[in-house]
Amino acid sequence: MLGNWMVTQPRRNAELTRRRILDAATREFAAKGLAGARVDAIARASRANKRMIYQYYGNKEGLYVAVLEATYARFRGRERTLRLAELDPVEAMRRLVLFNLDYCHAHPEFISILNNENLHRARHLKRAKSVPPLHATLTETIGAILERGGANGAFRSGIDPMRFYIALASLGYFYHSNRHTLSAIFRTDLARTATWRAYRDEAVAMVLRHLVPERGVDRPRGRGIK
Amino acid sequence: MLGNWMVTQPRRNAELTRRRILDAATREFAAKGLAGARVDAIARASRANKRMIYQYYGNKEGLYVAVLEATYARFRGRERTLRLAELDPVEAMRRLVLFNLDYCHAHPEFISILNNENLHRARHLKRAKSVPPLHATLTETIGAILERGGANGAFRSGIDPMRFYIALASLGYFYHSNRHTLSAIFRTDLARTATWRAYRDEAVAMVLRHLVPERGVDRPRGRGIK
Amino acid sequence: MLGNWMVTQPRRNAELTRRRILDAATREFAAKGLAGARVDAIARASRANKRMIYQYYGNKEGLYVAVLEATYARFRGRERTLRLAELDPVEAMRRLVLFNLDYCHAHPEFISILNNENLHRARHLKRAKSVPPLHATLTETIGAILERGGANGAFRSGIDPMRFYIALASLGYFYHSNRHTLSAIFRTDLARTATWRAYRDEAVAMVLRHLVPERGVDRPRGRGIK
Amino acid sequence: MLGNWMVTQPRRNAELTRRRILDAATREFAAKGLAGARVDAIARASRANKRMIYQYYGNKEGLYVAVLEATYARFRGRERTLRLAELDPVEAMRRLVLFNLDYCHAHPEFISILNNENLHRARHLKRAKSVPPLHATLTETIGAILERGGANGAFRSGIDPMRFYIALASLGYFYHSNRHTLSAIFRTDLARTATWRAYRDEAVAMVLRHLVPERGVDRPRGRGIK
DNA sequence: TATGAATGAGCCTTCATTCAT
DNA sequence: AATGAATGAAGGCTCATTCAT
Repeated sequence: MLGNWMVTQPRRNAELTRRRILDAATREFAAKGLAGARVDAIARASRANKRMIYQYYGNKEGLYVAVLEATYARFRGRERTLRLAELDPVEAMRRLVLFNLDYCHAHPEFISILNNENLHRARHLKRAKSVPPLHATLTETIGAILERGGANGAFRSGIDPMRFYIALASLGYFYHSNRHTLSAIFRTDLARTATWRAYRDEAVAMVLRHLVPERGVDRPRGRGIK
Repeated sequence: MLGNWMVTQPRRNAELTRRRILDAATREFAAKGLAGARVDAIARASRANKRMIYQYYGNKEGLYVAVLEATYARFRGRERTLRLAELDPVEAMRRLVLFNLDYCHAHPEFISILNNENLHRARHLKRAKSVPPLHATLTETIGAILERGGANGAFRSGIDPMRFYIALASLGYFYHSNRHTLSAIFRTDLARTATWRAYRDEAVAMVLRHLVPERGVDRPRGRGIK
Repeated sequence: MLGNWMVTQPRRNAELTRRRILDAATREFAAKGLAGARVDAIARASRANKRMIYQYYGNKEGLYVAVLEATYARFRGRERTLRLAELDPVEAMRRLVLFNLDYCHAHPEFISILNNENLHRARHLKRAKSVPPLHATLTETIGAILERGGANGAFRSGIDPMRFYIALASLGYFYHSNRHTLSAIFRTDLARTATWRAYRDEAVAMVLRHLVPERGVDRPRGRGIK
Repeated sequence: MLGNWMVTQPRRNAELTRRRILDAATREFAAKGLAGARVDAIARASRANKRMIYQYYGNKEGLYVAVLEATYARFRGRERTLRLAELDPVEAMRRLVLFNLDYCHAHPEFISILNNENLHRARHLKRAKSVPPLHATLTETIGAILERGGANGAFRSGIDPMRFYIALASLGYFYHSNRHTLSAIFRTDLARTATWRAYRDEAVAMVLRHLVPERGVDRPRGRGIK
């Protein structure tokens, strides 16, 4: 008996099971949506059993909320590593756009989960306590870069951070969220690396170009306007 | 009263019933997705009964395919009324962008249905015989405008029609497809008309600006920039 | 207008439709049983429509009863053409056995319909007014042959007509009613003509042999036995 | 009371539930056929619930196949207890015939299930992996008895085992499979014990008589017949 | 903590039958 | 006489969830 417990399952097994369930659930919800996902499938894929799921997450919807929170946390967590405040405004913007494009490319489950949540009119997102803090400083961060760029003449002034962010985000998101229908419509395969790279470059250019000051407008001309 | 009965719809009208079912189904699939939609709900909402649905559309999936086809047909049908070929390139582009933005705004079901179809990896779209012809000339149409603009100096040259169209389409699509999560994140309501109008204008500007030739590149300007 | 009605459908169309429905129903009930048969399928196969079926036969069960009656009528009708009373007893019996064997071979629907009716414990047969008269003289007919044979020394005496008829009928019926499972079990194909012929000959022999008087029993042989 | 609880069936017992479902299903399929049987009725009768049926047997057809296999297994299992090889040929045959007759009498579900399976052209039987082995030695067993009987002069020679077995089996099978229609036709009740006994004796006699060598053929007898 | 067994509600689908023309 | 449209009831099957061990 003595010392035997060390040989048996490690004590953090519970935490591990939770995690395995969450991962499997993320895949299942991303692949099938909330209504299409099967609790059985999640139990099987996570090598846990259904009772555990209910133990840890209450019910299917609770599990879905947990998946949603984790999905947002991963995304914003990565975004925060960009350290945009430390960069030159143009460089910061380029990095932000690229991050958005690349994240959508690398994380199809992010797209799927968000699409599904929008189908449900963000009902679960509103229940997710951990999400709002993640975005608390987002507008400010973007706004600060835009202002710095405006101040040093790199950007036009008067650009609204939220509107700009939405436009910026849309470019990578849509390409991937709609890649199956678009591929069918254009009779090509958007998943091909070359196709994606070309689009990505164009998207970056498009966003940055949008920030460039108008010729002879933002570059003060004598006494000011009016 | 007299002669009035001829005007009222006959109790038995196959075409009308088909149509009522299709309309109700479009709403239900848009609101709940394929898996979440209930055949019962569609029967009730269409004032038909379940048996009729199976009579006319085979099964739930067949009905979904029909909805998908009708949804695409409406969209491309409207798009074709723009008569872009007859317009000045810049004006044509502005109209195309505006159409895309406004259609997404006016037709939330278009967004939902497409999102759902992408969840299913366009499986049903590939079965929909009537869809490919709708897009047969899309790339050519865009390409022709871009070329005309390139020829008269209004646009940069070398822009790929498909990439450009995807970028263009993404701006309105994403705003609406993700309006619920974005509204939650930014603690605002993207459905407000003013918010939408402001975004819309910026999106138009962004796309058109992207087409404008580079200073000193397409139109050489003395010394050049360093 | 004049004389035109001759060109249109013949007046006996109704009778023809009834008949087409009955034939199609016989095939459907034989192939699928009462529960498995589909009114739709019968309507389609008879090139009539469902309303006609209900017009002529009341409902599915009424149609089934009609099929049952027609099936028995055909069988006994053919049997009556054998004119057994006019034949030598041995020849009459041979002919009766052969008829039973061959009818089962030629009319699989007879087997199927009867099997199905037995599944229903002859519930519909009891409702079928036209059937009892068909069998009114069956026992007497068999009994008469047996008696004639007994009298002229060709058959043993004391054979019960009903028991004998059942045994006789079983040989052809079972071979065909169970030909699919038997074919699977014996890994052969009972539908092959040669296989059937060989069985048929043996069955005839078996029945006739059964009628032959015992040696030294029915034909007293000197002083008694042993 | 003490220790008694170990003996009572546990509330959760998969094997028992499986068995209860199978038994109830056998009764239902025998009474109504595959198409007429109701999964609901089986669930109710087995004191299980529908979900369990699908858990254990996949679907209605899977359950039906299981019933079919169990039905054949019971029959052949009993048959194998006859130990025919150890008996005198005549006695062995008598026992085999009696067994067949009595089994059909005692197991109406055997008849019904087989009839139904033949309606489906043995489609499910072919799927039933466990059935072919049950019959692997059937022909050989019968053949061996016939040969032994031929060798010691008790039987005619040249009798084909399969044909003989089919004829033998038909006698009991048909009487019971068609007892409802036959009872109606002959206006008697074949279920009455006396009626059955009398038939049974005659059937045994018929089969055994068929095996007896011909007079003056197998055992040459002076002048011969003309 | 972990798990196989069990369940009731509900979903998609089908069917026999009737209505309106 | 004939037909396409319509319907309510029910059947097979699935799912999220809970029970008993």
